[in-house]
Amino acid sequence: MEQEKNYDFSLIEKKWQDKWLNGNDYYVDDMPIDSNKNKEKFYCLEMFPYPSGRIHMGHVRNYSIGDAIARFKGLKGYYVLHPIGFDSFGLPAENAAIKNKTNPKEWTYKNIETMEVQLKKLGLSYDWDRKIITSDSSYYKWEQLFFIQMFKKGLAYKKLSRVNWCESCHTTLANEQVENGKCWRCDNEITVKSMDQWFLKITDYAEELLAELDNLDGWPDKVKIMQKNWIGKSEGLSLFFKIDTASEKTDLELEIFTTRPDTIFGATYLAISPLHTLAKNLLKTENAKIKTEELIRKSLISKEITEKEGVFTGSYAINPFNMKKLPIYIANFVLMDYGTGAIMSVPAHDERDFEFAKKYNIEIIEVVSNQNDAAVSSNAFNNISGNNDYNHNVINNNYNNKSLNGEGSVKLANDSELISPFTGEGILINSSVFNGLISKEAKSAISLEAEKMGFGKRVTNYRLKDWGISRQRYWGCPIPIVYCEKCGAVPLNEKDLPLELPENVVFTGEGESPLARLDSFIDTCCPVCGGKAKRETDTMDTFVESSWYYAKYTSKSDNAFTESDFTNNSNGNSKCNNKNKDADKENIKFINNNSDNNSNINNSGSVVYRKYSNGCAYEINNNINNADPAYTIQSPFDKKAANYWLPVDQYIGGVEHAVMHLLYARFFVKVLRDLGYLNINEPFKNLLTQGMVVKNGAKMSKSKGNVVDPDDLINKYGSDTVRLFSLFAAPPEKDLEWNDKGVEGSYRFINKIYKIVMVYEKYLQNIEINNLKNLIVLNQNFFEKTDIELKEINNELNGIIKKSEAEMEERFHFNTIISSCMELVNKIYDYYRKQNNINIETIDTDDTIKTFKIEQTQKQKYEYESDKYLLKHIFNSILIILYPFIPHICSECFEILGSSINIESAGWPEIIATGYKIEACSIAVQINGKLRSQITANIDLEQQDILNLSLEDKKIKKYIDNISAIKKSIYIKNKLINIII
RNA sequence: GCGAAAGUGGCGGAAUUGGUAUACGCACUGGACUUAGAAUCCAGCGGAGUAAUCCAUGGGGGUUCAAGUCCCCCCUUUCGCACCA
Repeated sequence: MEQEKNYDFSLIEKKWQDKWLNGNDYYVDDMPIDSNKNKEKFYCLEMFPYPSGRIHMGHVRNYSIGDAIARFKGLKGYYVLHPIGFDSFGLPAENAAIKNKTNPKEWTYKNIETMEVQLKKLGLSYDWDRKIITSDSSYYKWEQLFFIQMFKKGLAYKKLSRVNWCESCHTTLANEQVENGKCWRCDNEITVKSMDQWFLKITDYAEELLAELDNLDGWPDKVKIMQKNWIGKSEGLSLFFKIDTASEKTDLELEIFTTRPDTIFGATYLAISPLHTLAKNLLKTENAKIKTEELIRKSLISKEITEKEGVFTGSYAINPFNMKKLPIYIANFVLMDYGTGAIMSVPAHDERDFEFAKKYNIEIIEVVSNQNDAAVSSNAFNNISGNNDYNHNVINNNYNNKSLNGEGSVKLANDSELISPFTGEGILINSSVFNGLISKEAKSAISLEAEKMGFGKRVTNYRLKDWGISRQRYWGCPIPIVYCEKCGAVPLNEKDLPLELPENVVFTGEGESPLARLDSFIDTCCPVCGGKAKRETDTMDTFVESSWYYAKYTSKSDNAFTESDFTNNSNGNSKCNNKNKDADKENIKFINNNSDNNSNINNSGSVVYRKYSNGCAYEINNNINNADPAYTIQSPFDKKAANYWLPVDQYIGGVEHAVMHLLYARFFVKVLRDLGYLNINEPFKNLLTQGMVVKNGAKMSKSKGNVVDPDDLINKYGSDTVRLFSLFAAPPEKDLEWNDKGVEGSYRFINKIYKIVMVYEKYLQNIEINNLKNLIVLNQNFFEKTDIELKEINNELNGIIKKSEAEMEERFHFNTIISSCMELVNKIYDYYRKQNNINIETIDTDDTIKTFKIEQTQKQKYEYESDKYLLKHIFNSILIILYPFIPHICSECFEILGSSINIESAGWPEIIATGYKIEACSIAVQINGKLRSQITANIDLEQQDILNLSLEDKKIKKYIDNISAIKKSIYIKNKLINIII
């Protein structure tokens, strides 16, 4: 019953949603036509949802932000693309299927249906015609096409490697998907497993991915820093050490990587990873062998190290700079998958080396002196590096003469002297001819020397690893590869795509993916030789789908690709036929290649060789445009449309994707560019990362029992209220603390707007203000007699219009816009009260909506017609400003007040000058910087006048009895005066 | 350990360029209306103090006529990376 006194949101919201959807109000063309041609484009995108069942508060927040921006841009006259879809492959579907003994597809598509209804109830301005469901074969066939093309370019490859394994999800994970040694999805402990896996060669793009970060001005620094760290570029020196085993001299060499070549003379041992290929060869004692086995075993199960451990191999390496014999250790802290898996250890200048050396009692030699220690180093520095040009010949000669027994002058740091290593840069000591150089110079001098002498080379290393995309699960995009006994791993013919995911599978929840047991799927024939072959049964990581969906949105339909183009959709039945002709058309030619080199891919030329374990290698022509002439190159998007809309102008989503999705998508855009599909370098021009929605300080989750279901709130208060609160309670980048009482506050505010609009409905209905500006131009004195209080309100409105526009374009602090609107609405209420000497109240009646009493009192109000014009302008403006946040109620109120156009086409409010001048202002009076009083003064007075006025003030008089005591005063015009005594 | 962000009433937060700290909202207190409650409306609301006044933007210094804002040191919290050589 109480609800009756409030506005009927369900009626109003339904009305507008129907209008928007039935009228295709948010439909956009691939390429703008007619009047839209003159508009500037704006592509607004929120990260699409995984259809987990129902939408949650995080979605509501994300989409409310996106919708606010999209609608604002529409008001500003942009041609706005605002699409939505579903990222529908993934594990939860499969887990649900196992639990319910159904097919994941059923579960997923049912969820999509539910969520679509929910999203529509929120009144979001999506072009639903562009909806993408990534588990539709019409979507993922393109992904398979990309995969094949990447494979042909060597950007997709299969490799036996140690990968992250999640036993609970029963699949492998990419490095980006491991958080603190745990699975990003289920929090299960990750183990290491050796498996044959498909990788995408993101490392080929490491340098570009890093360099382009500098151009992403519209991205938060936080995300850029995270990506930069993740890519982890470091420049250093690769050095080759000859191995000198105890008994015999060998030709074996050990390659190490260091970023501190300047400390080479301080190296006292080498350390290699237990998983290093040479590890076992170097072992000389039984004891070492046993210990090494243990280290290997430990490194195989986990990457976590609790304590540094190692064992001396019994072998030595020769430091090529001073011929010093260095013991080689196997050490658990040396990572196999970074650099070369071997390091030179300089305990005096590295924390880890130091800790290890202390534990195993290894010599420590200081070779870099802290620059503050000037007494020792300044002389040497002056002597040797008087000029910065490193003179090769001179130094080289010196070095040859001195190097063999440089130890004469070496200072050993014994235990008592050195408590901790000095890891900074400084001046070289104990380093033969390099003594006196500062670290920076020494790095390049020593590197150059190593290169010149042929025992080293400068290299750049990245922490970024190739993206492992194989998943041993069913509900994902099938990898379009078959394994032929003769030909090895062969991609499907492009025109046989899609390779559909079979639906006749059984879920047991045990062991491997159902695909791996489905013979009708596995058994097939080779697209090259027509012989027997087996399909790849791994599916792709779901992050592949989300790496390019934003590009697919730009075209409503596929580009010139129809079902009739498919021949022999090879799903399931595997009658082998002769497909050799197809192979020729694909320009794939097989060659015999018995070289052992099976991992290097030549990216510079157009021809790539790969060899598989069965000895069958083939040559691939990279020119993808050179396929079957009857079969034109296909694309999921119209290149023109893609290039028109992309990049995404504003992307909005959770910060948790900073190094997963957001890095993969950047990589994919570069690949698609290089494959000829797109001509952009970066997918997302501006990025807004929103915070989480939390309750009682914790992330909402079923296990914590603090989940708030948006649906309940929408039913209770309407979606405008829910949207408003999620934008008002915090700025978007911060976490949002959910507060049920706060939601009521937002509801109250919307009711307040509605009530005051109803009050003025009859009064303003027939006032048409669409050409208010013209009226003013024609009649300069239009507002001359207008109520001064209305002019005051308008003056404040002008400030809000300006401020809101700036916020909507840059900072997105919607909360501040909303609060100024609240203030203004409160002012209108005050105005009403003053004018009518009465409060706005409701009459108890069964009529629901229009029951607000309008009481005109004694004085005849609104004497002048211009009052109405100005008041209506104020109302319309505030409704337009709020429209991006609460579109239903604003549309409704705009309509109630009467207009020949609807709110969407009204445009962003204009600033109307009424000739209003603020006459007086309040000025703060400080004495010695402390606030002592406030005075009211005419505007724009000069300092002396303000000072005089201040001195007349009662409170100020108390402090200043004698004018001569004033030393000086500082005046900030119309704001503040500070009197110094 | 490294890197980043942040710390303002009981709470969410405002103060974009150094210029009246605590806007707006929530909660709370009192009042009006009501048989009563809900809703609505009005008023109050950083702390101490009867008051004058004093103290308050994590703590301590500094620059300045003036610091939440700038500089230095420290503390705490959150996030990211974590033996990356």
